[in-house]
Amino acid sequence: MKQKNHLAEPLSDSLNLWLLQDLVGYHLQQAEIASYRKFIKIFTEHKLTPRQCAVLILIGENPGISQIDIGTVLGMDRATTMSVVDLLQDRHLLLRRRSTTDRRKHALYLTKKCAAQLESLKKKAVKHDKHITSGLTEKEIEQLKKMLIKIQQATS
Amino acid sequence: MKQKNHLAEPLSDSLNLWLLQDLVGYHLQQAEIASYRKFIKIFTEHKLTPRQCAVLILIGENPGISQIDIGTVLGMDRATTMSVVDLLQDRHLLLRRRSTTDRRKHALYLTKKCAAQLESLKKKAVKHDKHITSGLTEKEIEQLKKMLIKIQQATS
DNA sequence: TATTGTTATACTCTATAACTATA
DNA sequence: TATAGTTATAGAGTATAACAATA
Repeated sequence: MKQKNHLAEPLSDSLNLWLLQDLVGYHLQQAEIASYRKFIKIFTEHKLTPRQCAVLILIGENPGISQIDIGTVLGMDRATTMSVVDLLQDRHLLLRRRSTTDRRKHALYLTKKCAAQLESLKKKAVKHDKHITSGLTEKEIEQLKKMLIKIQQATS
Repeated sequence: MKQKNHLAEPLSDSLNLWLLQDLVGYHLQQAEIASYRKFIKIFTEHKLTPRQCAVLILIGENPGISQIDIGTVLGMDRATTMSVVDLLQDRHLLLRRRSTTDRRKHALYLTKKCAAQLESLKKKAVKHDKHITSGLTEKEIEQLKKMLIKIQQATS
């Protein structure tokens, strides 16, 4: 996305955006895209998407977590979770072991290499979040989170 | 995504989500995913994603709009815009014509078939938006939109 | 029977780079 | 020189369906 942002100038005058501008869904997606791109930039050296990073942090905080639980927390179905876990395993960032308590499940662990980076990942994730919310007060941030959770609940 | 949502039960107790729960970015993505899936459901018979629908509505409200302007409004680069426009053209929902004023540009128009559906698309888009915001008051919705715009601005 | 992981498949979205034409 | 569109390519995310192993 190297192209310049024209939004400031000729566009808004001549284009009719009334419907889109009114839709929360539109602004939700625009904010998400902006957040995603900023995340990619901040994690350039780690080459991680928000999804991939969330999976690693989840495993770091919950060693032995199963794929199904990761999918549930991050809103992915089993096949999608598989592809993300496969990708991170291929990059030697996580390990699969058979669960000892339920042999249907895989217990997931970070590799030493990744575990050593965990704190750095967390710090960058927080940094990213502070950046995207830099225009909001603490109070607004709390309200925003509650509203986003309500949207998720209304829709599931 | 036919699997059941386990979030209510065993998970939350045992899993440590403190970092993710604190991140606006996490809730933003979760809300966006939920909104996306609901949209796909509502538009099952039209087989349209939010993106594709937004492009059609934009063209419907701004006949002759160029690809570059669509990309700017919807946060897509030229290549991504191309792929969406190609797809909608292949489905006979829009037409490309050379712009008369600037022959580098293509002027985009809805086909008759699609123009006839435009009002229905708009109604469904509004219906979708009412659904995802059903847990919020009018005042909250306005606040939410402003905050989402601020996130987008902070990040661009 | 239900759940978890797996595999296969297909489509959409995103991103980069290089090319053509037009301004 | 810059812009708009195009093409090629690659990777990531999403979704469905079917299968095996395990509960």
